Amino acid sequence: MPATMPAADSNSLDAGRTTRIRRNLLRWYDAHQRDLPWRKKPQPYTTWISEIMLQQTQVATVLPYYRRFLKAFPTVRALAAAPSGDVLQHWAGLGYYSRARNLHSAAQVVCQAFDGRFPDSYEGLRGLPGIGDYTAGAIASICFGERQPAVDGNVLRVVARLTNCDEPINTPAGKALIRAATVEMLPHKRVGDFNQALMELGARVCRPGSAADCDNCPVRNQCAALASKRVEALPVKNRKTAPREQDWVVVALQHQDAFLFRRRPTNGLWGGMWELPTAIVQEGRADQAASAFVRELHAGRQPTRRSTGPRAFGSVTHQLTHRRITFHGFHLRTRHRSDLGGIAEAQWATLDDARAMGISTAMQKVLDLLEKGAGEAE
DNA sequence: AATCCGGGGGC
DNA sequence: GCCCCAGGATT
Repeated sequence: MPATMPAADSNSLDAGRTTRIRRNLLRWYDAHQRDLPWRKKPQPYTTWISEIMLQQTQVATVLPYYRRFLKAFPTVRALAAAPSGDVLQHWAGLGYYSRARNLHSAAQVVCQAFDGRFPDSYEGLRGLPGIGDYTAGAIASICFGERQPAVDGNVLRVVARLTNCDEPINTPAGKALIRAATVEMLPHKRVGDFNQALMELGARVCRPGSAADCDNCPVRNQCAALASKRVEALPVKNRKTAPREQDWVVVALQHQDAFLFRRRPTNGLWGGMWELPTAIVQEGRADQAASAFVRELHAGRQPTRRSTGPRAFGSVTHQLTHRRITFHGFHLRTRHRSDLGGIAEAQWATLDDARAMGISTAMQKVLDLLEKGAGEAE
């Protein structure tokens, strides 16, 4: 091997290697790309919706939401004009609900400040709420051909392997390294296709760990990790913190066939979604916490003398990324609907109505349990 | 730099 | 159970 031949396990990207990566990847993308609705004719609005939905969410999960959402809000003006509750309702079940709030407010910015036209540059897009480095790069490259990278989780893994990057990718330093390497790879034409090809490769070929399918990889001959047999070991990640355990009390306050629901605060966990009133159990027993919480819901009024106090109807656990929550359910009947105390946004609704109002997956589990338990107890 | 924010798929 | 996913905002 001549001394000038670049070593395959080097993480330097010489001109010849980038040329081959660009050519092989684009050719593979032309032959193997999936038929996805947002790819048919990329418009800023539809590309934007798809990119926001695809944040931390897999393609198969997004598809039905994407169709429903565009049917309900066909244009950015329709989205901007819609009530926030409608937007959130169409997001229910998809998770990360701040995405829906930012989507709505960004639509209003586009309509009011830019007369309904999206900014046509990375920098302009980057200033909209909910649009970060990745999404701005994706829209700018796909819709406007601007030479910007779109570094998502797939690209982090693909490029870390191509370059044999030992830096942890879940740190600012590691991300910056990968981003710089990705910029060097970007072609000057078909940038949007190249960005999508990198992501598509990560999703379908250059998969995590031992799921990598190197035999069918279009850039296997340009991959430094494969040459040094480190594909499974890359990318490197810093370990994450252990999830917290929490107990929550959830109170089903019933009058006739309706239950008291309230809207959660707009920021934080399940922001803006409806719920049966909940409270975190700080210490001690859930039933004591439930009694205290019921008194609080009644805003200091004395419970009816003959009321029997809250009755436990069971518990369900819900696993989130950083938390494991056990809901302890308590059921209570009240004689008067005026008993809803100091709750800002509250509403009496049947369980079926509530399911249509926009509730989290966790709250759906609670309602399921309540319906099942109610049949047994009565 | 670390944490928070959901939910589902795959193994 | 674990890891991952077309990330962004906040501290």
